[in-house]
Amino acid sequence: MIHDKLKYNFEIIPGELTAFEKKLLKLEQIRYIENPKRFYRESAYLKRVDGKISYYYLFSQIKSNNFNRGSDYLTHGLDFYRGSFHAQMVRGLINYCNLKDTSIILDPFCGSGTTLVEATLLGFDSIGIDINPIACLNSIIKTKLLKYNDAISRRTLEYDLTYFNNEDFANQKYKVILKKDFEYLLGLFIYTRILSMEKRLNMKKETAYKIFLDKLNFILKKYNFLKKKIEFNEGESKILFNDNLTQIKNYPNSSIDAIITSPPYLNLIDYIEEDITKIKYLFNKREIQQLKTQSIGNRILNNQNSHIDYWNKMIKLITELYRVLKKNKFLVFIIGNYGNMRSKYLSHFESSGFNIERILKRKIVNLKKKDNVEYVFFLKK
DNA sequence: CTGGTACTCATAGCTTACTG
DNA sequence: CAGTAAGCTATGAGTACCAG
Repeated sequence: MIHDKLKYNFEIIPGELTAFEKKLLKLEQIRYIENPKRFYRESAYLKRVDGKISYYYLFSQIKSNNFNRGSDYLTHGLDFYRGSFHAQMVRGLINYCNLKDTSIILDPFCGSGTTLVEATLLGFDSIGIDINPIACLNSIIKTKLLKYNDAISRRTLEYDLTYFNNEDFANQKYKVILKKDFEYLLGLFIYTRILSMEKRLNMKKETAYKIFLDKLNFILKKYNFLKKKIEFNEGESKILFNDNLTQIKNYPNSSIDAIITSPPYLNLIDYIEEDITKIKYLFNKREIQQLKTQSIGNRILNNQNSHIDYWNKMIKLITELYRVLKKNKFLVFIIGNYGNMRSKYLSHFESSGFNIERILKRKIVNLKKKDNVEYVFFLKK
């Protein structure tokens, strides 16, 4: 399992690696044959390299909840979002792409921003696009918080609970809101999160506010302390609230170094309903309906045209992804084992010009959904 | 109008038999 | 033996309907 050309010792993170992780670790190591000094900074699966503790291991220790979910470290665990990536896997996938320091990573369905957070932690600049406003808000907060040096208190928050807990707020337009400054968005993120906690956990707003602020500050304090001790540069991320096809058209040919993404699966999840408490706070009924119909693959019952619409848009998107990607670079595309979706995607990748370099099968460890698998396509331009 | 119930419909499903 | 196709269970959310 250890790559022959790697002459140094390393220790794998505690717990057994899955077959998929073992395979990805081996592939990841290809990146470090020429540059072994950086292995401890970037690997997703190692605890130590030549005695040095890895950055991933240090990051993974900074978590504020009791769940023992490996993905919830740093800002990853700050939101609930259905269908989000396993953070550690994304780290491994980015390493597989073998990027230079100045590279730009794109995720056209960025969702809650797992790819963007890992890109930031690995020092790469990233672009995330999503048509779901809550997903965009999550992504903005989770990436920008990594650069926030202060503790968050009621005094430092320019916009407090009372500002957002106000009926006048509902009259504002969301597109305008997303362009406001970070302080404002952080206040909005915290407030809408509290609305969910109030509903889901039956908490009082004041209690939820205190708990969540404590959680945020716990993470920030530990992370900022760690940053003073270790040497690394965070990347910059840009999050665009828009239809990805419209947005990608603005990017020139061969301008992106890696694309790592997973599309919504046709008609399986209603992403708007998943966040309905937050959505209802920000939008009226007509706007909510509009969000649902605009989102590609979003579950809408009894929609006969959804198949045609989905594939039409997806074919155009794959063509655009090919255009903006640099030659010999990777599109890493992750889909579940759902109907004939896999074979359809494969044929569209091939007809768009991509070379299918590798397909990895990953079992999703979940008690409810045993034997559920997803496929990771490595597609080379 | 409200709350309860039966019915409908689809499933980031489940199992098995078959095929190359 | 791995991948696939077809027929399968069981869960859960939406909806129509009815009684009060």
